[in-house]
Amino acid sequence: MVEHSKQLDLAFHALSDATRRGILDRLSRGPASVSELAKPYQSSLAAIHQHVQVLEASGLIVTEKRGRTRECRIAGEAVQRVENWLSERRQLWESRFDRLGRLLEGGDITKGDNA
Amino acid sequence: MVEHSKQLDLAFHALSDATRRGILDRLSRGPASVSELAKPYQSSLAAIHQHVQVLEASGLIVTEKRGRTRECRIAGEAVQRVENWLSERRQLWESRFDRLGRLLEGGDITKGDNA
DNA sequence: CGAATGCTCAACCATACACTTAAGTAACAG
DNA sequence: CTGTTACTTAAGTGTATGGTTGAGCATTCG
Repeated sequence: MVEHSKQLDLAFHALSDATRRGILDRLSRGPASVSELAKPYQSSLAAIHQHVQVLEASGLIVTEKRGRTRECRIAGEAVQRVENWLSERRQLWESRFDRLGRLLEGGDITKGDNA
Repeated sequence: MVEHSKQLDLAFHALSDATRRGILDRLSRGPASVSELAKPYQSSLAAIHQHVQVLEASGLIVTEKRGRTRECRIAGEAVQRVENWLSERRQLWESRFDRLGRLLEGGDITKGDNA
């Protein structure tokens, strides 16, 4: 369970903005250019471009310059890594919760994993 | 797929800081007081208290005043909600990827779900 | 060629963040 | 009652973020 602390900082920060989540949402349905991504929003293209940069720096998306447009795609494995971090913590919490349940039922707490 | 945008903003923002993730990590192993949470860090108690407030506002933890100490616990279902948001996007992206794979193999793309 | 398109870069601004220190309040302990 | 503990609040500080406008730079089109 290595701590890719910097990457998690960037990824969670990238996800903490509704516009960026919207962009990710859009990209989960297929690649798009920066201006396609900008269309649903009032913000300037430059602002969206900055959001794209934040997403790319976080590793959640990858982009590639194709002619004068930039193709943006979601990076599934990075999303998976973030998901896993959450999943690990939740499972730990839930297993503790289960152990507590057994204890309250008078079961043997030592049957679970470590203290 | 309702957008609890504000809650997601708060949750992802809360998770974007290594100290707060550390606190969550600690709490996934069981409840703790604010000063117990502060022990591993150099920061002032006030700083940790602020982090706890951020985490509580995000719904990722719940706290309860017990005498002069405050007991902090992780809120598994909130973690689960965040996890689900990520999972939904990743699965969408992956299903698209699968469809693309079938297309490249000469399969029938219409067998997948919506366009 | 020259014009339009799509992105990129730079500078600036207002707000939000993560701290800090210092003072304040509410349990307990003696 | 007095002191200690444990949290809480307030105010202040430096830095980062998200947004703007405006200019710059490669394509691509006519």
